[in-house]
Amino acid sequence: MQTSSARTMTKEEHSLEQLLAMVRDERLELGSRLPTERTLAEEFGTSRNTIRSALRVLEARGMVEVRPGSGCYLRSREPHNGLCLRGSGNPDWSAVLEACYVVFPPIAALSTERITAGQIATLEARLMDLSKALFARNPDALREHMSAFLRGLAEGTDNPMLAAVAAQLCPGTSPLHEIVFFLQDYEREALFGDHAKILQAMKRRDAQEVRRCMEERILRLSLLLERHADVPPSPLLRSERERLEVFA
Amino acid sequence: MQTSSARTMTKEEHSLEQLLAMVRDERLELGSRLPTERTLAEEFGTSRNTIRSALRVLEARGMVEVRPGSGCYLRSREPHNGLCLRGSGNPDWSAVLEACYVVFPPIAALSTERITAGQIATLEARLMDLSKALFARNPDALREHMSAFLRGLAEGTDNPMLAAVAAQLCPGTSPLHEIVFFLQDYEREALFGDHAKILQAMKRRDAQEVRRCMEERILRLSLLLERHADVPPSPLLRSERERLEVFA
DNA sequence: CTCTGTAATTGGTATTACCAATACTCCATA
DNA sequence: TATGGAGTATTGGTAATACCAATTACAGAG
Repeated sequence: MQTSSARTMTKEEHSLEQLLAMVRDERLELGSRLPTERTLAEEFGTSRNTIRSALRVLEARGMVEVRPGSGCYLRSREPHNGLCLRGSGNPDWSAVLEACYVVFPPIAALSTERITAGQIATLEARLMDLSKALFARNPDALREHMSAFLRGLAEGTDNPMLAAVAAQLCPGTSPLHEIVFFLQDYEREALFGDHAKILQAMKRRDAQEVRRCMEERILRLSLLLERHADVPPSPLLRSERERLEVFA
Repeated sequence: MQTSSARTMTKEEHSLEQLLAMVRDERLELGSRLPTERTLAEEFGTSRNTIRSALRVLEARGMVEVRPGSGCYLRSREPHNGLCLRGSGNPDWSAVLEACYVVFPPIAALSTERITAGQIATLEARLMDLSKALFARNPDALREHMSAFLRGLAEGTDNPMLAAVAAQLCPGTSPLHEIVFFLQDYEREALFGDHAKILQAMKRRDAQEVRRCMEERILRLSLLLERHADVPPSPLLRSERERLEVFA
């Protein structure tokens, strides 16, 4: 047992909590801009340094995106245990997709055998949100709800380690929110359909079909990212695309 | 090769990379103190503000611990998320093993197709260390070298995301180093043999065999942990054990 | 040797200033 | 009216400095 309780919270931790409260406040829409660092410093009664450090933590968790000269934007209300953050260069989206292709299908298959009816209902709600964001061309909401769908799916395994792995691979930022504007209608339909098929197969407890649909979903995502965002597929994804004949 | 990526790295990101390099440098022992913020600022040719913000990111990743008035201490070379370090309860080793069973076999299979000869040579050295620790009944060395073996194997995929996932599942502590004292000689042989077989199959570039051996290895680990450390197998592992007839 | 109090070290915070990237305004022009 | 571009205001990025509080190191007293 450590000392814990007696320790007073530093101003930065206090600022971080206030920022978290602000982030979780539903009145602030995803993608909207937070107050400026100078404003936050004044509001919280602290200095800009302190605010900046606190923002770094939120940024590291993928909850906000800080853009020089522009401002600080809300990206997610939940932390994404991402390795996809500043430093070590930009994330290699090719590698992220490939990693998803390796780990998500088996996770989804296992989840199919264990997920509860209540969790499935939650996933259906996520799917509706996802669909809405997709057709409303809201990139931030799309990323948020797509991540939530995948995390909820992984939580169906009832294995916190697998849920953590899935959360780690659901990046706080991705080129996906850029391409949502450029997608054709049939591409939107296909993307939504992939998720819907996964959910349908889960309700039938068809683990093998879930695995197949998840593979297809990731391959299609790779295809769309290649087409609209110049993200090349890894050799594995390229060959798998041909093997499973995922084109449209 | 993403969208332009012409964006210049900020000084803070550059500092973060240098700190990461420092953290990963094996010469710096776990628990030791890093240079002071002022020293780092001077070394990296930047200001204390910048260093502090970078340290915040490392702290958020759980890689360093910053103690007021004392200094900054190295806690982990790999980033880990919240689920791994909740101090209230020990990790659920059942769940950890199950997660390993889900993600390691496909990772190992992919690694088999990409790992370089040099990396294989490194793995052989790790295997020798592992064997030595196993038969010398040195639990700390065993844990360290077994983790290193698995991480090195995952790095063979040439995919940093998968390497990170693997690192996340190689815990710093496990019941394994307790049971090394109680293992029978034939159990030691079997455990070593599983790793050796994986490595042999990788050298033959036999991905399917590598996958099978990895599954067998994890099932055997589960068996030994159940036998000597009262770690029950998850339903999945129990059924898989019977299906693949892993007993000894 | 232990204890103790002082001084040095180190992280926490505030303030100020300036730079660079971005966003905005507004007027000249087609 | 629409458009485009120059100039300005805003915003994050960085630096430098000073001071505070917690911790540590050390010298001197017992």
